[in-house]
Amino acid sequence: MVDLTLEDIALQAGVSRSTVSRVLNHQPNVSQDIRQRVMDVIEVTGFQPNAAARSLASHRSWTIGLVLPKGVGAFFSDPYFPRLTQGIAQACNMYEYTLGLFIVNSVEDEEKIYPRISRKGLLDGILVQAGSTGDHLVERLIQNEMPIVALGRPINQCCVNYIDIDNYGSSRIAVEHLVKLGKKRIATITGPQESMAGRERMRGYIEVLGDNGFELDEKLIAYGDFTQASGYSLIRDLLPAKPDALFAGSDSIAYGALQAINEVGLKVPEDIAVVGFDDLTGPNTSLSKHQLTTIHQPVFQFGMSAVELLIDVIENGMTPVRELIVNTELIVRETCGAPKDNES
Amino acid sequence: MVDLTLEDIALQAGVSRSTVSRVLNHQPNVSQDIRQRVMDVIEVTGFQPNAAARSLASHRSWTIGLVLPKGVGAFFSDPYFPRLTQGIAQACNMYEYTLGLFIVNSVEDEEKIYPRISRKGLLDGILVQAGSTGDHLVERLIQNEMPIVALGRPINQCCVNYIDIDNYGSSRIAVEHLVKLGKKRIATITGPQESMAGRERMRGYIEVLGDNGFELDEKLIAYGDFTQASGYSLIRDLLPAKPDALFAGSDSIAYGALQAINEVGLKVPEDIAVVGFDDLTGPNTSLSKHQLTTIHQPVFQFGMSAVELLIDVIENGMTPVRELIVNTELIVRETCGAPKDNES
DNA sequence: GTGAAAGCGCTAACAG
DNA sequence: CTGTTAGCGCTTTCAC
Repeated sequence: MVDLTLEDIALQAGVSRSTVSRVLNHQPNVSQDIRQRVMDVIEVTGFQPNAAARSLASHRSWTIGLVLPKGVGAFFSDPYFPRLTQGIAQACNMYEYTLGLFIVNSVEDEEKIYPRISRKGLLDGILVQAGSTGDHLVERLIQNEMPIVALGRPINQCCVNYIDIDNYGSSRIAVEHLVKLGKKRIATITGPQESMAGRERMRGYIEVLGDNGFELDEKLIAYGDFTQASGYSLIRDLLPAKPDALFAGSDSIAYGALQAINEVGLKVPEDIAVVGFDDLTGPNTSLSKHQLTTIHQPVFQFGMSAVELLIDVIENGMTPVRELIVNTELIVRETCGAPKDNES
Repeated sequence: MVDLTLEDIALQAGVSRSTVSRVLNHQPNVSQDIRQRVMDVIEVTGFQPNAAARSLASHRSWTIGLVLPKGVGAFFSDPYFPRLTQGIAQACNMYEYTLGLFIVNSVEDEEKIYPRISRKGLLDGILVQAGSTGDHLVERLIQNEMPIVALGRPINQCCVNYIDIDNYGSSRIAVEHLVKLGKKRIATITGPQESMAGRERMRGYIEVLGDNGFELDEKLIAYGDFTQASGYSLIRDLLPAKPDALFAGSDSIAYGALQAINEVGLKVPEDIAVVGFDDLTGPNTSLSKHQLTTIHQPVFQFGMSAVELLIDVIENGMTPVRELIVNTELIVRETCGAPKDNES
C-alpha cells in the first residue's frame, strides 16, 4: 500500500484538500453528495491521515498518557493495575484516543520520563496514579498546565482534578456491618498510612468504633502495606488480643490473614469474622474456600470514568477543579458470618 | 512556561535553527563550544522539541505499540502480562521510546484499532502478542510493511519476526526431571492446544514419555486452559488413573491442582509429584505452603529483549527474519520431591 | 459550501 | 562546521 496523503484523496475525489480534511473531521459545512464521494474514496483507498501531521497542525495528538510512578510498579503484581489499565484502554478505544503508558521503575526513570511526558505535541492529557511519589509528579505536571487527572486523591495537594472512591465512607460501611453483627473486638490491618486510601480506610474504622462507644485498642491495630504477605504475618500479632472480627485494608491482606487464621486452627467466621476491601476478582478469590465479604470497587469502570474526566478537562479547560467520587458497594458473602440474604 | 521552539533557542544561542537541531539529535558535526552554548540555553530554558513536528519531519515517532489482541485480555488477571508490560516499558524508557498500549477488548475494537495502529506517523513499530486472534492481526500488519515483532511464535505463520521461549525443550526438561525421579505414571494438564505454548509443552511431554518407553495413557492427559480453575477441576478427572506425578502446563494449573490434591487428602510430593511452568512470582506463590518446582521463564527480560529486537528491526529493516529464543531454567523446589541440592 | 494559501515546528539535503 | 532552504502532511483562516 503506497503512502497516500490528503492531496491524493482530494485529487481522486475531484475536490480540494480542505474539503477532504473537513470530511475527515466530521465538520458540518460539506454538501451531502461531495461528502459521500470523498468518503467513498477514503473507503476504497483505505486512507488514514498521518498522525504526526495532524497533531502538528491541530495541536491535538489524540493521545493521553497513563503515568504509574515508582512504587506503584510493585503493585503491578496484584490485579488492581491490570484491571484499571484495561478500563482506561477500553475508554481510549471508545473515544478514539491512543494510550501512552509510562511506568516509572526507578529514580533515574523519573527524571528522564518527566520531560518526555511534558513535551509538547505528544500528549493531550495525563492520568497519573496518586501515591507518595506520584503526588510529587502531579505537582510538576500541573505547573506545566497540562490537562491532568489524578487516579486517587493526592496527599497534600489541593486544586487537582482527581477521581477516587469514597475510602472513608466505604470503610465505615464495612466496619458498621461488623458492628451490626454484634462484633465487639474488631481488629484491623490497614494499608500504608502514606497513601490516602490506607489512611482514609483507617479513619473510617476509628470513627465507627468511636461512634459505637468502643475504645480503641492498639493491640487490635496493625499497619500493613496492602499485600497478602503483610496480612499473613500481621494477623499473628493481633490474634493474642482475641479479636472476634477483622477489617482488612485490602482483599490481599484479608486473604493473607485468612490463611494464617486457618493455619492456627481458628474458624472463619465463627471465631473471627473477616471483611476485606477491593473485591478484585483474581486467581485468589476464584478457588478460595472462603467467600470473602468485602467492599467492591468498580476498578474497570473507574478507569473508564477517569478517561472521560480527562477528556472533559482537555476539551473544557482545567477550571473548575473536578473531583469525582465513584460508588462502592458492600458485598456480603461468607467470611463475615452474616445470615444469607433471602434470595428470590 | 511559554512555548519555545527551536527558533527561540537558536536566537538565544546566537546560532541557526539547524545547529540547534543537530545538537538536539546528537549529531557529530558541531564544534565543541557551540554545542556547549546551545546545550546551556536548552538546559536553562527547559526546552523540549515538539514531538509531532519532529515525527512529521523525520518520519520517526519514537513510539512503539504493544498490541494485546482479544482473548489475551482475559489473561490480564494472571501476573504474566503485567510483568511483560513492565519489562517492555522499562526497555522503552531505556531507549527513549514512548510505549503505546492497545488492548483489544472486543470484536468491534479489533476493527477500529487496526487502522489506528497502522496509520502513518504514529508508531515506528509494533509488538503484538501471538495467539489465535493475534496471529490474524500479525498477518495484516505485516502486509502494511510496519516493523513488527510477535511475542511468542505465531501459529500458521512463517517469515515473521518473533521472540519466544523454547516451550518444547523446556517441557522436555521438566518431564525428564520427573522421569529421572523414577515416576512411572506422569500425568499432564496442558494449556490450550490452539496456542503454540500449549501445544509445544504438550509435545515435549509426549516425546519424553515416548523416549523413555512409556505408553501414552489418555487417562493421564487433560486439556486445560492455563488457568488455576482448570487445574483445580481437571486434576479430579486424572486422579482415578493413579498418577504419581503431574506436569502442569502452567503454574496456575499447578496451583489449582495442588489445592484439589490437598483437598482429597493426597500428599505432595509423596503421593504425587508436581512440576509447573512459568515461575511467575505472584501472590499465589509467596504464601503457598507448597514450593513449586517449575520452569522459570524470565518474563521481564523477555519484554526487554522484545523491545530491543523491535528496535533492531526498525533500524535495520525487516529482512532477514529474526527468531529469538530466550532461555528458561528448571527450578527445583519441593513439589517434585527431588532431594535437596547440596548448598554451600 | 468550497478552494487557496499560510503555517504548525521540526529535519535534512544542499551550499558555502 | 554552519546557515539557508525546502518540505513533512495536515488544519485553518480567509476569500469567494
